[in-house]
Amino acid sequence: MNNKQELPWDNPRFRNWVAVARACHAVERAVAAALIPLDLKPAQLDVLMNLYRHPGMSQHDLARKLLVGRSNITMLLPQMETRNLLRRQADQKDKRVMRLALTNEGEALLMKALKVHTALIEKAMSQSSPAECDLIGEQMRRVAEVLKPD
Amino acid sequence: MNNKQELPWDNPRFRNWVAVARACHAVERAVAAALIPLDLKPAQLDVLMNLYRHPGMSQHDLARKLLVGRSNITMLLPQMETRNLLRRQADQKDKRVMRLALTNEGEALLMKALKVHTALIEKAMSQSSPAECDLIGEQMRRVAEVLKPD
DNA sequence: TGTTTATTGTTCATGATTGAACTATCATGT
DNA sequence: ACATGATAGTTCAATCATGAACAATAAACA
Repeated sequence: MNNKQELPWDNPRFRNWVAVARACHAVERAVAAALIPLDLKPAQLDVLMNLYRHPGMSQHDLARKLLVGRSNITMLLPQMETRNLLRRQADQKDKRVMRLALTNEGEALLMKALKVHTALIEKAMSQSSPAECDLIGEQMRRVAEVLKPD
Repeated sequence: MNNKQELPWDNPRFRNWVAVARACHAVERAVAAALIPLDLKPAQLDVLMNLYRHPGMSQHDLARKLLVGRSNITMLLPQMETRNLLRRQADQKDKRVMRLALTNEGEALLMKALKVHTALIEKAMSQSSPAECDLIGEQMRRVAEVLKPD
């Protein structure tokens, strides 16, 4: 058995992926820090964004969109409902599902948060030309696609 | 005040970054799943990789490399030491620091884990040409650099 | 030397996320 | 109608990372 396998650090794809992971980590930290003044956590911003685009969503749909468990949503929403950022309304046709929608207050906070968030992403990607940026996005969508049916 | 600010979903940089974040998430999940047969968690693999490359590291240095808190390392190491994957040895010159090193067993497990991990990254990035892959890595290193002094 | 100041690692309380078990409701098929 | 199975949401225990407070040690400096 050959012990001298190629080590990952000599592998270009591996090294470049490490850079991707590091960049992701850095952005996540920066976003979390930037949202503190709004008393908002990244997970909560994700909720607001999805409810803005898809009002009337169920908790189950929201969980799938956010790639988290259903129980996570259950734990997340009450605080936001108490803060009057969103409404939870029982569906009349199917009494199991809760229809979710932003309040005016929630939408206003979302707009503020989006400004902060977008500015940060703009700053992070400012080094890339539009073409480079699109290429990155395209490749990353393929990565997610390749790993999808796992 | 103009309420009609450009929404992030129309912003190319924003959309492309979302793809990056999703891809990262997908890879993390896939790596975690692939490591289960080895009874190894991603954070533990990170430890093994760093100790392989920098034997004699202190816990503080390790924490900085992994971008986690020192307490995290403290919580992480005992299990791995019990499993005989690494040694913790008090430095003679500075009695505060613990010098870390892999055992033979730890190195053997690392090699197995690296095969799995590398294969997965290769699969994920297989869609990209070497040139595209390098471009992505280069851009991502810039992203991390831009957000560094936060 | 003796006194601050910094640094290393640990402990602990906290918050986030998960998956399994559970309840209530709906859908399917006979 | 009734039994069976599927689905939405909740609860709960377990896992994990974090940051603040702390003890031990080292470094800086009067």
